Amino acid sequence: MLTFTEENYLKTLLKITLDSGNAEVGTNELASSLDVKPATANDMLKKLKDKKLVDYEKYGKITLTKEGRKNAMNVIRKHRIWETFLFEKLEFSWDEVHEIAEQLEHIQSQKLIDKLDKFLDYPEFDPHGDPIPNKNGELKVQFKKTLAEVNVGTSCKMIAVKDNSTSFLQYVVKVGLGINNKIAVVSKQDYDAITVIEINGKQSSVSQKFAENIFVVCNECDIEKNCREEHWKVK
Amino acid sequence: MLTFTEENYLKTLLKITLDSGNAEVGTNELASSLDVKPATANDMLKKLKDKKLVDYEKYGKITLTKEGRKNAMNVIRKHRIWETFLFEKLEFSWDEVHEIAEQLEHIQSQKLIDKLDKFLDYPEFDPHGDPIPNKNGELKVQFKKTLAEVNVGTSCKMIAVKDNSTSFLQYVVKVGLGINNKIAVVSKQDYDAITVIEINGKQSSVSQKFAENIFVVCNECDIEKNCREEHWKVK
DNA sequence: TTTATTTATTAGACTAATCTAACTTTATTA
DNA sequence: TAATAAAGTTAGATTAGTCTAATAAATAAA
Ligand SMILES: [Mn+2]
Ligand SMILES: [Mn+2]
Ligand SMILES: [Mn+2]
Ligand SMILES: [Mn+2]
Repeated sequence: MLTFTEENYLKTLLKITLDSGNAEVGTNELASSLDVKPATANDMLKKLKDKKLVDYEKYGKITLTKEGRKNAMNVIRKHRIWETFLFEKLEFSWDEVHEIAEQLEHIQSQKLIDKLDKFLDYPEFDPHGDPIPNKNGELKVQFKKTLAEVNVGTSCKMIAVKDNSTSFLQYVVKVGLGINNKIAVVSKQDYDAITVIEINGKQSSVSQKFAENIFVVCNECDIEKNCREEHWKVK
Repeated sequence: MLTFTEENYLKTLLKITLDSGNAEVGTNELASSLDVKPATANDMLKKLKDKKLVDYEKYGKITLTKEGRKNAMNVIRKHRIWETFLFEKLEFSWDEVHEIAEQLEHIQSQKLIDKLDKFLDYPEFDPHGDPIPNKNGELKVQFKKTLAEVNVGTSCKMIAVKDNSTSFLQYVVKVGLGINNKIAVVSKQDYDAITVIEINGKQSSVSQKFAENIFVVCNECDIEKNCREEHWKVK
């Protein structure tokens, strides 16, 4: 049985690799992600290595073992199922669910997650548009791009957010954006990439930083249909 | 903010006083309830005293302060609300909910419990018939007796269980008993107090020990009506 | 009212998770 | 390539929570 802390280390390792696409992680990167000092992370890495949850040699890069990845994926699965429960059933807003799910993800009971999954009718995405891993730890990954990459004069559909912070999520709502919204990219400044977008007939200006944190699908599929289904890849 | 462990000490102190009716608790009693050694409990008591959560002098008895009691009651409230959720919404059986609620009761979010309470339509009792404390830490206590105290030839209604262990709860179900069932006490052996009871026309024999763990209301109120409402006392 | 038993406390040690400060290795850059 | 910077490791200390073994106080029994 893993401790709360061990689960957080494994989850964070997996999140870093999923977000960056790079399977190798460094001590400092891990430590700063977990908000601990590198010395602390180093100690824990030795323990996780002993337990065969990470592959790791002194001064080398860190990778999850099959077992470590399985555990990490399970924590992410629980996190996203709980977020969905809080959002769908208890009517929390999408900027409130993450903090509570950080605690709930560590509750130990396979049966609880199975029943919750059923209660929610087997959701595929959490409130932020992130896919929910299945019981075997498989994660469906959509082909997606950021709003910053969308060509001027074309349209796209928002499917997820990259930044999960409360402040960003509240700002997204303020701009009038949400999951599944159609976004038209009206114009973009050459100088600072400030972009004018249109949602439901209402125009807004957003920064480069903002646009890079909105995930969308576009063009190559018909955005009027729900094109999610067709753009999968099992990772 | 209290730690997981501190919350468990406070909760256990309150449970001992509520179950025994006696406001004073000893170190050994507390320790055995928590499944730790007396030395461990003693250390924690010093810490809880420093935090003004218990009143305690060396070699004296332990009592909760107002603040300590408030915290303890809140943990019990969360425990019972979660048990109700697991039972009502996720269809867990009443012998499965306690173990999971032992973990869930430590999730820190007032808003979560408020929303859960609303989602369950403000339940008054958990699946074991125990009353759920309100937000102010007030607990309604029913006048009740155990099945062992019911006179032969009279009837009563089961309202709760004393023992919450899986084995007892499963046995209660096997005997055909459940909350709100009407029980007729048919006969009782002088020698060992083995009691014959009748539920829905079916007779069973139960031991003294069993009968002492079933809480009932009877006689003085009409058991055909739901007499719960009328038998309250705010503790 | 002594003695024995139970109850409670202290001293000293251990593990998990964290830190700071010093040191070593690897990577970058002049 | 040699110097500098960045990344990673080790040593030693701290806190929370736990234990065992020894000791002290309170209670019950003889
Ligand atoms: Mn989250
Ligand atoms: Mn999420
Ligand atoms: Mn319970
Ligand atoms: Mn209960």
